[in-house]
Amino acid sequence: MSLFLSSYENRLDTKGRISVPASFRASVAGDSFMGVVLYRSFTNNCIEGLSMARMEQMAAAADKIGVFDSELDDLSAMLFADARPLTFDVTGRIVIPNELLQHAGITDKAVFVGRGNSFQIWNPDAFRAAQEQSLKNLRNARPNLKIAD
Amino acid sequence: MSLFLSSYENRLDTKGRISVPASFRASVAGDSFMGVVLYRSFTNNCIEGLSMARMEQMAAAADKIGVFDSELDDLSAMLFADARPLTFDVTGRIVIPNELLQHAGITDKAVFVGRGNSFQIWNPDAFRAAQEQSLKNLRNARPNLKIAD
DNA sequence: CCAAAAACCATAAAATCCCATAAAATAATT
DNA sequence: AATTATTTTATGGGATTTTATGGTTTTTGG
Repeated sequence: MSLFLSSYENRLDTKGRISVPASFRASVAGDSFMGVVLYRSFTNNCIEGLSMARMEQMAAAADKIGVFDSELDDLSAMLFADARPLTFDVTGRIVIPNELLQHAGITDKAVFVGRGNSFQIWNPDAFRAAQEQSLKNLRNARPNLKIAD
Repeated sequence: MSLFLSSYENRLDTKGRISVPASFRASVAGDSFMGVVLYRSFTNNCIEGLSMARMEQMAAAADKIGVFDSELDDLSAMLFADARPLTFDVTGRIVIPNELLQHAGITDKAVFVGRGNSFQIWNPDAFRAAQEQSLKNLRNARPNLKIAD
């Protein structure tokens, strides 16, 4: 299970199809489920994405902790209920459900953003803004860290 | 995973390809990913380089700490989103994406600079200037340290 | 029967592969 | 030590493949 790295801006066609970046597809290649799992981010106005393999890891992790941690129970309830498995078509595209698009404010373009073991899908403008904010946060938290613009 | 050592100045061809120094290639040989990961330096006008193995270590570390460390979240967000996995061609070349070249001010020549577990790629002139500056800083910070010209 | 979804086909641009060559480094042989 | 032979690099250009994107047709489920 290789990492999701880098960012790719792709466009949605009239039917709502969008190409998953080839390198992201490669990250789940060899997996039994040829696609990805998407759900609405709890923390940002964006879509979270995972491989099915990772989803299974999370299920296993939730099992270990047990049903008596109510906070985690809420979390995993939300997660698994909201998660949508989407298979690639022959050319590597998916159709992102409307609820997810709305949550992220995506219309005609979207950025796939690598996050290591997961990825996100953003409205391009919103993503740039969020990156700016991350930079500011970092500068604030670590004033001695020089960050080139 | 052997170290990245020494410096090598190579040229970009008309297609933007540049040879990764053979000794750097040897550092990642035997790794499953035959290539390197590059991203824009936060601290300098240069490109940072790592092996994929190192990148995977970072992803594993981010996993352990969990989702609720916001500073690490910002940092890894920046890093994974910017990181570009680049595989070697048969002769050991890569093509460095434009954003990275621009950030480092590289046009036709570049220096690969060993940094142990990582490396950097610089515009040759900028690198020499930065070296000069480092020297000055050292002299300033440690006036007792005599360094012959 | 109709709308929505899935499968199918097509194409331009970009990325990658493949072959060739010159320069440099290493090894081998006087 | 000097010279020659062999291998490894760095670099160049053309050919091929992949990728993102668009449109059309077929299938499916309500």
